[in-house]
Amino acid sequence: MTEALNPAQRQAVEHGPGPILVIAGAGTGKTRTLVCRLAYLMGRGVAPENILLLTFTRKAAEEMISRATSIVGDDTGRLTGGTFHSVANILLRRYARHLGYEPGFVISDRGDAEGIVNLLRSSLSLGGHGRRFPSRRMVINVISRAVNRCVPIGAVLEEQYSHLLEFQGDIESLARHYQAFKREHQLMDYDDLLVNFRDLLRDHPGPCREIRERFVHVLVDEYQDTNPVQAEIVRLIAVPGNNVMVVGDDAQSIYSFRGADFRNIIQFPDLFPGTVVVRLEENYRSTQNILDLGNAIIAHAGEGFKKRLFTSIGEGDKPLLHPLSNEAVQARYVAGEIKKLLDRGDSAAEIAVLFRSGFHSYKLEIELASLGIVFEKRGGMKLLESAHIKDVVSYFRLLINPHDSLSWNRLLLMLPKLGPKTAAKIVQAARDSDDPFSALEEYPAPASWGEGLRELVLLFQGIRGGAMTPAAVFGAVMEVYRPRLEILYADDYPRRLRDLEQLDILLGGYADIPSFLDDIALDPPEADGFADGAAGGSVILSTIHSAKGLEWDNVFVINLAEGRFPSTRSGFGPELEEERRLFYVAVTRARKRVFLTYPREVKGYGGFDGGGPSPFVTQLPHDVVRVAGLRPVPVYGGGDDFRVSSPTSAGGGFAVGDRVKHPFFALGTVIGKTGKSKVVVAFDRHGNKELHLDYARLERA
DNA sequence: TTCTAGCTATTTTTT
DNA sequence: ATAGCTAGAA
Repeated sequence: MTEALNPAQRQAVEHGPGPILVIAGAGTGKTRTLVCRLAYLMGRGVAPENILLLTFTRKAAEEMISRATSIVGDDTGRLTGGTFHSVANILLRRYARHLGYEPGFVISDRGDAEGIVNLLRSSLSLGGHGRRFPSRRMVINVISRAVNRCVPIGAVLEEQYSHLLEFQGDIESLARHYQAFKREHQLMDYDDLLVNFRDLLRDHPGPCREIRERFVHVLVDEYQDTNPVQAEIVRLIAVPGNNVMVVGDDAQSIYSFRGADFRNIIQFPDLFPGTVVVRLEENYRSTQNILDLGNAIIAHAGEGFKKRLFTSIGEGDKPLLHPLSNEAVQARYVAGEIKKLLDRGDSAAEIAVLFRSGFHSYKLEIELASLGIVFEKRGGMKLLESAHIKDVVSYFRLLINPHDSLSWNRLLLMLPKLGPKTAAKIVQAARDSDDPFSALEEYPAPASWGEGLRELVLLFQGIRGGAMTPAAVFGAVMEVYRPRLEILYADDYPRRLRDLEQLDILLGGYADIPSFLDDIALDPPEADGFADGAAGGSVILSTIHSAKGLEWDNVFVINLAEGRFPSTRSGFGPELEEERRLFYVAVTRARKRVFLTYPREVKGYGGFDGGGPSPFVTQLPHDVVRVAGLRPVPVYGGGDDFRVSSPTSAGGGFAVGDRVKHPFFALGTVIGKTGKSKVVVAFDRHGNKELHLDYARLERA
């Protein structure tokens, strides 16, 4: 074994038969442990095809398998690894018929789901009569949550969406029709992949036996982010031999919004009696100062496995907290610091900027670009969410599944003079026919859009039959689509054309269309050029969710401001706790340096949207961060933001000797005045600071 | 039935 | 700021 292990890791790696739960704090060598476990099993003669490795991303699985392979030798291949969804996809293709599906079913994404709900809503004429019907997005969220949590829709509404309770009947009916629509059109959404996989194992003894015989050893990474359906899948596969290892950290559970329940990991020993629990607490990633910050963040959390990370790496630099006056200044500051790091010789690949939501980095992206710093953005908008990509993908989907009404609808609506009503009629005709292509050919069309329809039919006649490579199909499709693109998106079609060129390159790597379609649904490429570290390392801008499991020397966490992080959309209690864990995940990505920033004011859609330090920041003990110089920068926008200026600054101010309270610096005494609205305060635990009363939220204590 | 101009609510996070 | 939606014109 080439990778060194500590005793706890070794215990996990060399565990014999039976269930084992590994509680692995951030940076404690979780991946190394899993890799060695794989290698250990293979070294003990377990055939790779008898191992199933379930991970959070496909990339993680590939990396672990290749590292394990390099330890054991060339015993590669046959090991099955990937996300729950991708493994479910593979097995469901094989056993589809047991569930009443064809093996050629198509995976539908969120956009499809919204399209279906739209169609159904109008065909069921819901929302037409008076009341404001919940948005399709909401409807999808409710349905998905009910499925993933294995609870009825009514329960989800009561628990999370009580304001939609009056629509319960309509949503339930919509949900039933949605299920029926997917079956009729050979579609499976993300939830179906899991649920159908679970049903296959639970209700179909033949396939279940084969799958169990195949996967004698099951390993699951990031178990804290599994939902009840996934937990059931693991149980159903692993239960006869109980050779199951799950690894995770309840403190890093950040996916409850898609049904994950961190209690899964806490209850694992109950599910598998005799579970051996191993805790990994020695951190090999971060300096002690960073861990102190992480421990301080998570100290406020309620239930969970108690653990305290420690390291022998050394103290390192203290995390820096830098308040900035607004987002533009924040962006300039962060870009400037990144420049300094780069000039100093740090590798771009060792710098990451993390934030709560995709759009939080817009200003920074502009700033970095103007400094000529190359970056790669993770999370946020995906390539296939853009309209032009969906357009092109629709052609491909119809080749595989000619009954895909959604795609027909999409293509037909691109034709001028052809609107939703006509499209619906044509789609109906296509659906009722055994051969939708010839149904279209025969459809009585008026001159206005008949030409467009004929063109479409002609195109499909050319590319049908499955003899062409995906790249060749793309070429033929573009002949027809390109003129349409130029009309449809007259203002910015060159940009979209560039995306399509990227798609063309991507397609070059595929031998067949079905695997291309599966991949764009299950492993979607990112929006901006989907470079995958192309430049041999660039600065990473990422949502915290997408940064899970990764690490860098230097980590910036920006927009730690009220109203941004925690997001205003998140509520109290458990939701707030999850936001806190998110903050924990963010800072524990860092090896050497952490920079925390927040703008004192944030502009939202209309006026001001919040700003000032996040409660997570103000709750930190004073000694875990170093606060950067508090020199106020002029406020832009000015105006009537009552949250930024303290009530006292308007009414005359403070006198020397007053006891005051600051949201971050806590208690102090005013020891001097240096201007008409500036005071010097001696803080009990932070020393002297000069504060501008227009900006600092200072209160009388 | 389609198109368009103006209105509105909207902004987590992802397989 | 923007996309998605509604109401009214063509």
